[in-house]
Amino acid sequence: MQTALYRSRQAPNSAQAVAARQCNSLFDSVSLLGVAMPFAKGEEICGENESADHVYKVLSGAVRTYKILNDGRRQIGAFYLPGDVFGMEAGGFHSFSAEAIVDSNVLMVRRSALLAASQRDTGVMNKLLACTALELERARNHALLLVKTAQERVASFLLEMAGRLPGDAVELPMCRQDIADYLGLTIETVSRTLTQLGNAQAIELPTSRRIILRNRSALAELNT
Amino acid sequence: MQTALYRSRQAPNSAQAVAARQCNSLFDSVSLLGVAMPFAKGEEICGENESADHVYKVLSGAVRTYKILNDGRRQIGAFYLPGDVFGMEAGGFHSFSAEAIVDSNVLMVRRSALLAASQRDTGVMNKLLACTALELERARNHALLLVKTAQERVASFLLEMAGRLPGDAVELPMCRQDIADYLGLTIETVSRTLTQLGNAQAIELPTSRRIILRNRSALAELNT
DNA sequence: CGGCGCCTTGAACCAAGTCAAGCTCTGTGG
DNA sequence: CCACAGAGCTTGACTTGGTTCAAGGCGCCG
Repeated sequence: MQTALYRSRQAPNSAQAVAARQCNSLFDSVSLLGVAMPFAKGEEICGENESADHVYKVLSGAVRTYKILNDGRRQIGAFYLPGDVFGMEAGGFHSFSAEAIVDSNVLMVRRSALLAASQRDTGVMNKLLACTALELERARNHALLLVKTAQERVASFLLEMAGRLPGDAVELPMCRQDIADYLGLTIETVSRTLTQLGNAQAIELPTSRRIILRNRSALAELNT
Repeated sequence: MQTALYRSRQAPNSAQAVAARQCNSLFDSVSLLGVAMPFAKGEEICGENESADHVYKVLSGAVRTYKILNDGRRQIGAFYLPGDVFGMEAGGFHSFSAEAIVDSNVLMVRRSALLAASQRDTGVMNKLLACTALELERARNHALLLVKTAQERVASFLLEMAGRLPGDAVELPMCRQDIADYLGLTIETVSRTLTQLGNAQAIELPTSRRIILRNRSALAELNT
């Protein structure tokens, strides 16, 4: 809910904002079927190729989904923040593993219950569709990220996070390695690039996890 | 990891294969509402940021969707072959442009008619969801592609195409530049990599558009 | 046969990766 | 309250995979 409300500051009626709100409200109607579960920092929520019995909603904290590639590298698929729904895979198996980035609370809903509800209630089905469409949008944006230069990737990441977290000062829940694995860069390159953006007055780094966007348009220019 | 459609040859009842079939049959029930339109090679089917009035299904030929980045580079989002549905964006606007790669026939269905049908008929809605989920799966695979080495990207591309086209000898509808823009590489790197794979006996290149997979497992090893 | 796309190949260059220190927090125990 | 350890982050020097620039080859169609 937080996410949708924040996004609404910039483009309250954009298609994506609508999709995000619909999506975030997905569990409202079926939340009775769900159980809130606490996960400690680093704890696994579900594993790749496990049968996808549940769909999840972040209540507090932050979650990363990832895959380990054959050369041992880890690729992060997405970050999920409070209000976000994840685990809505196409098939019966999760295509990514999910872990809590920090201590988090996650609402777990049985997939079968959700699917059953969606067959009875068109509203739920519509939300399910909106939810999947939003994920699709994010996956496509992520793919677009990965063909850009290091500066552009980092700038896009910062703008994305700033749009999903409240305020101009972003308190990142994830470490540099997580950012690197999300952006397809090394930790060193992420670090150097943040330093460059700092030198260019585009951002300010009071601490390594806290980032203040000083010049959004400069970042946006790196974005497209 | 293989694409949904490739997998379907080997695992005809995998969840993804089911999704693919559901998706391909999306227009069966509403096809009366659609119009088949011919598009010449290179012709635009719809433009980025245009209002998304239609959803499309490839009847014959091949289609590419793409975006132009701020530095002028073109990024191809996906290739669509006969049976594939595209243009099912989240919002009311297409997020990618679409063009015919070769002379093609495309079934156009009014988005509003499809959405209306989906509200009346749960079956249509389910197919819509399957369709979007399949696109999501593809977008995620595409993102995973883009963090790999040139060899791995080209190998993945060949396996994907081999799985979506009939036979072991793949007749590619797209030129090297299209492949390069899909894989986030240059045309020179794609060319060199194909030559390497040829030297390594993994593939054979009777002509530049015709590619025979000689050693799938070697390609698959580059894949993961 | 000649012209034009399209593709391949070679050589020089560069952005990002790798390897190797060193720095900065933060929490812990003396 | 300080010393210390360890994790996480930054910085520097060197290497490299892929790009860029440039030339040449192939095949198709008039």
